[in-house]
Amino acid sequence: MKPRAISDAAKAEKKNSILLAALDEFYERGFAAARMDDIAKRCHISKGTLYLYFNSKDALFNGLIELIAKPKQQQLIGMMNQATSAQSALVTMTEFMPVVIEQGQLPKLIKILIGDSGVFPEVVQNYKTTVIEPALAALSQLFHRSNQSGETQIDDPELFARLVVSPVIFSAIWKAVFASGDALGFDLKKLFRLHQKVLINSLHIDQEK
Amino acid sequence: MKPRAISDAAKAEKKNSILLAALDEFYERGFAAARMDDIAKRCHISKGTLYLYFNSKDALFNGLIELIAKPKQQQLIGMMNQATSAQSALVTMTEFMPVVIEQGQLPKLIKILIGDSGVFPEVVQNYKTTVIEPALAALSQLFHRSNQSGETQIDDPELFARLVVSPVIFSAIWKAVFASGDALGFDLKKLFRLHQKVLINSLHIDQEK
Amino acid sequence: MKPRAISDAAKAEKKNSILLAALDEFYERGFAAARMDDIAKRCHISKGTLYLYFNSKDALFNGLIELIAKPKQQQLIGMMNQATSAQSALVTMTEFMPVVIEQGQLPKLIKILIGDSGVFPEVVQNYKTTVIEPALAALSQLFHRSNQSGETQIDDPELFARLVVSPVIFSAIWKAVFASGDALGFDLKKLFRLHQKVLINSLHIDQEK
Amino acid sequence: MKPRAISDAAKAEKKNSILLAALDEFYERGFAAARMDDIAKRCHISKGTLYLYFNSKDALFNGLIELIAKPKQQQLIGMMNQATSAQSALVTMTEFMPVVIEQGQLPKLIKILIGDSGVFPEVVQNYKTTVIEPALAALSQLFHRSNQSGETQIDDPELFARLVVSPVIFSAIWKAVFASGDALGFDLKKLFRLHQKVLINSLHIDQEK
DNA sequence: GATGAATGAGGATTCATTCAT
DNA sequence: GATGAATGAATCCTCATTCAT
Repeated sequence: MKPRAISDAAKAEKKNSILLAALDEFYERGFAAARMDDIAKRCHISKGTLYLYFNSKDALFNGLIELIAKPKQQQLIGMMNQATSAQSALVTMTEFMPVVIEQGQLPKLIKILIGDSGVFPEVVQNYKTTVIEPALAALSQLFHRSNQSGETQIDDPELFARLVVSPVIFSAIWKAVFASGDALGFDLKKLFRLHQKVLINSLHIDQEK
Repeated sequence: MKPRAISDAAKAEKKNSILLAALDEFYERGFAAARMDDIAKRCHISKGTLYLYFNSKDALFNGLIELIAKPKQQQLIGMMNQATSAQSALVTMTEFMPVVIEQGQLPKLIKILIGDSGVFPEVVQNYKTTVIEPALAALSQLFHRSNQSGETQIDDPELFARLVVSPVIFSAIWKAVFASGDALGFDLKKLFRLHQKVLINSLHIDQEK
Repeated sequence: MKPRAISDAAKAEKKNSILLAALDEFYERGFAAARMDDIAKRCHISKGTLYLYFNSKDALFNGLIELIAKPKQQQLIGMMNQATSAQSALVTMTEFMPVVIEQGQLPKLIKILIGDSGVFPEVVQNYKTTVIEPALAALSQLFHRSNQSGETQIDDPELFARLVVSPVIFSAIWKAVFASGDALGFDLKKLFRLHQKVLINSLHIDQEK
Repeated sequence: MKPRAISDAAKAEKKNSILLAALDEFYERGFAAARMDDIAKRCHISKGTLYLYFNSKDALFNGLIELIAKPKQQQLIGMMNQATSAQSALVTMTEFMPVVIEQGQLPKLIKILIGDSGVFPEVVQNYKTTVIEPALAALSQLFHRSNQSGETQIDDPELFARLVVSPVIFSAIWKAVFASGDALGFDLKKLFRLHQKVLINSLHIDQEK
């Protein structure tokens, strides 16, 4: 019974390394143009072995979404729900995001999702309903709460949440698509600090429309 | 001796209809997965005829960039350069953008560019330097000018320009990737009106950092 | 009735120029790889016009054989039949051949025939029976006659004829295949003068076997 | 970790059988008209497998040259260099050649080379400089040596070498192009015996020009 | 008669997937 | 479990041939 546990752990580990290889190949060439052979080579296994762990190219794609997207979303939602005020939440978020974008695999995943959304409409819809919309909802609710507590006067929290999120998408895509090597061409932290300032400055003034 | 069996105008028209078909196929399936056959069928010509007008799939891709991206950028830059004040420019832009996104082909093109950036690094870099960076530069210069005229106090116009642009990218991708059919799921005009309010509200306060 | 005659002459002229263009294209690329388009361009007509004169690519090939091979063969056979002695015939021939090879289209035709013999077995067989074998037969009969007249003692005129002809084939192929530009790399006239000397020297000694 | 599922020997064997299949297809239809599919079928493998061993049709062509031409040339040059006299060399050669032509694949290769010389000028030039010219040079040098030893009086060994070789080319092409089935239509051995006699008879008389 | 735009069958090549070792 | 050889469906692209102008 013990050996099984070890074997399972090793198996999970291998699955993981395959998925990371797939992430990079899908990111670099797109799903359709990526070759199973290259994915196998990238994690130093044979094509045959690859199929021992994932039954098809599609399975790889789905495994990838599962592996990377879900945890990030949990993190973000947790962050929103634990926030005591809209302002502190925005501060936390605008400091957290540059790190996620700069270091993480999220830009790669976003790029893949966008590029292959036509091929996997169900996956993308599923991603939308289980990852993106809950995250946006958590943000909106935060602003609803802060409106009720009197901290803010945001007349459309749903839209405001989208404004909050926009530079994340912009930066992720910029990094994934336009950055030459690692050089973004602008200072990500400063961008989000500016974003933070603009947002906080707008928390109280929405009524004056 | 060589009567032009088909007029140049008709030829250009046909090229155009082919490019629009390609736009849709590339958009729906991605460049790699799109089939030349399907592109041909979509504009009711044969595969052979398609190759009379474009020598390869790549040529189709490049033609697309030329057709769609360039004009939009000219329009945007013109808009920025004719602006008499930062505020009026922002108003114009935030009213113009929802229309571009809702009706135009820009979201499709952006989606294609992102999805296939790995396959066409040169095209994407070229797009970056000839379309995106000039547009961002025009925006930045607008804010530089309004800073000098005393209208605004924006301490980093380059980054501010990126904040201004972020919801355009966000909305374009949302439309191209997540929208079910035509339903965006939120009110694009309202979003940009909110964006406009937040931005204008921030034109004077950047110094208080 | 007159206009018809002129028209027919013009037609024949045009057919001829087409065939010469075809000769060069077939020679340069082989029958299968040659393009009708290129043949048309080479004689400054359109592809459509080409088909007014020849119904198919095959028809072009057949027309070519007809045009070039037959006359040469007539010339050669005439030469053999008019010869008064084996020796004078050999002299005439070995002086005639270098010119044919150096200036004429025969090497090109031979090269085409060889290269595409697999695709047109009937044409090649037809060429063999109507052009080559009669020519070889004329040669053989010449030697039979000279044997009977006592001029020569060739015990196998059929094989001797083939020896006589060998350097023609060798040179034709060398020119068509290996010559860089026009430079054969050796002196064709000298080769055939040597050939002549060797042959004449052998006319009397075949009995000593 | 990477057991060689197939031995190197087996791999080489397979490559060989593919090349022989390619030889026949190229021979029968010409390079351009030969179909990869047919080559594969001829050696009972799939098209995909064919590409495991040769990356392209061109690679197949080049492999063929390597496989067949080189060894023959080595054999011929060795023969010339080991000869103790011009006469014995000619005897050896004229007895060896009918066998090579009758049984070997050289006629097929020669036919292919001629037919596709326009498509592969580099290959043909390479073949000329590495196979044909060395062989001709070896022959010439043999006659130079025999001239010096007093055995022969050949005033132009380079041209004489070409005369020696001519019936080889003639016979090879006759077999590849004109022979119906296996029947050449004449006696190859006798032809070369006659050739031998004519040549040997000419070794001493060249001076009398 | 002449043109060249249009067609689509045909062929080289790639690559996801299978399976014997 | 691991391997990589083998397969063949799928897709880009070419080019002989047709036909409306």
